[in-house]
Amino acid sequence: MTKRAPSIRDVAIAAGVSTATVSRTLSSPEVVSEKTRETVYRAISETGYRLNVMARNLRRRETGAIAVLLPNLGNPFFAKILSGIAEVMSAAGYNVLITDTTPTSPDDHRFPEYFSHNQTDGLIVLDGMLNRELLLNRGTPEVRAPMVFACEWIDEIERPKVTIDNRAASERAVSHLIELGHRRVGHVCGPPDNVLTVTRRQGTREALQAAGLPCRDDWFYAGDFSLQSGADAARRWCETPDRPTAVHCASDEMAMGFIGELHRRRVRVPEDVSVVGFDDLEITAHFIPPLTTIHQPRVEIGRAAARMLLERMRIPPQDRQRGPVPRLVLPVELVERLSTAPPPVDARQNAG
Amino acid sequence: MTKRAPSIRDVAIAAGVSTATVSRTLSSPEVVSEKTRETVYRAISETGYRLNVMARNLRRRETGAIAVLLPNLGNPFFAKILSGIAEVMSAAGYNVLITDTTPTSPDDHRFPEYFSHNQTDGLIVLDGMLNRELLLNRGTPEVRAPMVFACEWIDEIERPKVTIDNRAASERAVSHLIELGHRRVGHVCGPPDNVLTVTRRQGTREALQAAGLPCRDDWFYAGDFSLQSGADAARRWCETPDRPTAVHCASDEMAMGFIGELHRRRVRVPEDVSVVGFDDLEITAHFIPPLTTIHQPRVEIGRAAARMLLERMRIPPQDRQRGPVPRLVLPVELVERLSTAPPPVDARQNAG
DNA sequence: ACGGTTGATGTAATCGTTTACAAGTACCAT
DNA sequence: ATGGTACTTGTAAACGATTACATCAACCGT
Repeated sequence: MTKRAPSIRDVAIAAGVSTATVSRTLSSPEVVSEKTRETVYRAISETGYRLNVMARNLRRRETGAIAVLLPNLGNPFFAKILSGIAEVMSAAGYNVLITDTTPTSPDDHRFPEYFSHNQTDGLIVLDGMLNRELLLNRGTPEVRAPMVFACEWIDEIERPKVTIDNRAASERAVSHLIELGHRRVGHVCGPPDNVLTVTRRQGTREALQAAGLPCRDDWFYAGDFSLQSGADAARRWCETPDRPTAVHCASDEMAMGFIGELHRRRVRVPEDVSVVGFDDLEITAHFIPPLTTIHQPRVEIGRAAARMLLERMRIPPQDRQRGPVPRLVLPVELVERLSTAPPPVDARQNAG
Repeated sequence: MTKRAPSIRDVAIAAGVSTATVSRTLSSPEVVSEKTRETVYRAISETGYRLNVMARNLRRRETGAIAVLLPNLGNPFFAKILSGIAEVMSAAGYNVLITDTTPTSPDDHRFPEYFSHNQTDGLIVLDGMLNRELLLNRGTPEVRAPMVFACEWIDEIERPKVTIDNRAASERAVSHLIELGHRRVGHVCGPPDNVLTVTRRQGTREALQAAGLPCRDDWFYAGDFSLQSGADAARRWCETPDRPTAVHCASDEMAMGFIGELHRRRVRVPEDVSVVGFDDLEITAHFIPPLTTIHQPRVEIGRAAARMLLERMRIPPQDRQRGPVPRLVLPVELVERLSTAPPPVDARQNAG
């Protein structure tokens, strides 16, 4: 008894033409005569016809969707990137499938299945900690959907990517602290093995070394980008004898967790210690104190990654190996707000 | 020259059976003999076969995907809800399409097309401000994909929904302030016309009236759930003569924006004014001061909405009109942290 | 020995499009 | 009249699965 949705055949009958003509009216109107076109359009609105995307995609051997793999949907950092991706992708007629790669259960190995070659036309990977095999063993090269990295990446996998210069960014953050007069500068790191952790730590080191300042292991606090790990780092900072007067956190969330915990322990920012974050989340401007941080052009990162993927999807699979692998490095800038200030006077006296 | 991905036919040939048998081995293994099953499994791994979802869905007249419509991906409030939805939905074999309903450009009317009946098997709507017509004119009832509301909803549209008791929640928040001794209590509202705005404002009013306290229009500040609007409200609060000693904000983001701006103006929370938020975002526990707020079970809201939708999708379209429309109201609780305290002494003296 | 039941498999239609190819028409130059 | 273009349109074969129905073998009780 369930009536079916009208199909292209119903339109064809209503218009008195063949299904081929209807199809052509829709996908390449310029080849059908004006008169027929009108008739078909009328028939379409009469019947209330809507294209069945599944059928089209089956025939065209496409899926009409791309997938985005990200480590943590809960992190507001990704929201704007997703907007950028969605903006470009839906303009190009693609759906965007978002997949949080943190397994909900320990035995959650469904997602290699998920993004096997015939589920999506392309992949944007925002997670550099994914299993390499998983990413590579997605069917034979001929049928594998193209992939681009954004923000994070995996060194061993040569793929198009759009990133920022993390090393230079952290260098800039630390230089800022040094310019303010800080001589003892610490760093709260991201999760171990993460590329961002490595490059940002390196930038921090290089800035310190370039200024001839100490680069002490006990001033590099472990973390994992989360609020909680920032708070934990604050606890360890408090216990550090001879502790740094300024800290550069590898993410805004850690910076906020750090400052939050310090506040609970009656340590003031920036009076007692300066903090520079990384990312420039919306909330940081409203935080107490407003956070000095590295601004990332997140929407633009998303847009660029999407455009790059679109580009790659256009290249036939067998040619994709050839030619240079596109790279894009977007500029970042330091946003000075109120979480940084010259070091406290007593600390300045202590310094060499 | 591009080699094709192996199809069910290749497997059938390799196993020396018909495609029907292969299909059955995959979708209802119990009906094929053990011997054949083995052979087919072997053939599958030999050929590296992967099911083509598009083909299956076309044949089954499903899309294998559901869509989530939300007002703002950037709002961290939605992230956990999405996790909950994704958890249940992908366990059930569905993809989750996330759509931010804020138009990227003024003429962005692409999405009525987007969620027309044949694009998704179901809809979860987290945005109560959507155009009613848009939501209802999605093809004939027989082919329309089922829809459930979560968090927000539209009163005129009778659909399954999972919510919290917003009225009671705000009542609880305000009672807490009254118990602390506050006599002048304000409210920062959400966007006009939003159901959450209305119900939370109502809860606030009722708590005040029940306690015999004044309910003054100039203590109800306009807002739109955003950080910025919270900051704006703070500005107006400062200008209010005879202002409230406590404020209940209809969202955590507004509460944080409110407090941030107050801090900039040297007004202390909770010493000078108490603030209660709504939502219990992760960050609020790390905010300065940690925020007293209403906790929403966000993951569970997502899960429940997903389960409810799955349920509805099982019912044949023509029967969906019949029977009661399921409703689920999840419990919330007040989380007391440090942004609330008894009113300042001078204010207490002023009070009746 | 025979009809009936059960279980396993194959045959072929179907889902709703797209598109290579064929075919038809109109027009023009020869 | 003939053949050649240039346009339009139609015919029918894909795309890769699922599934109703038919078939067939094996087994059982009488």
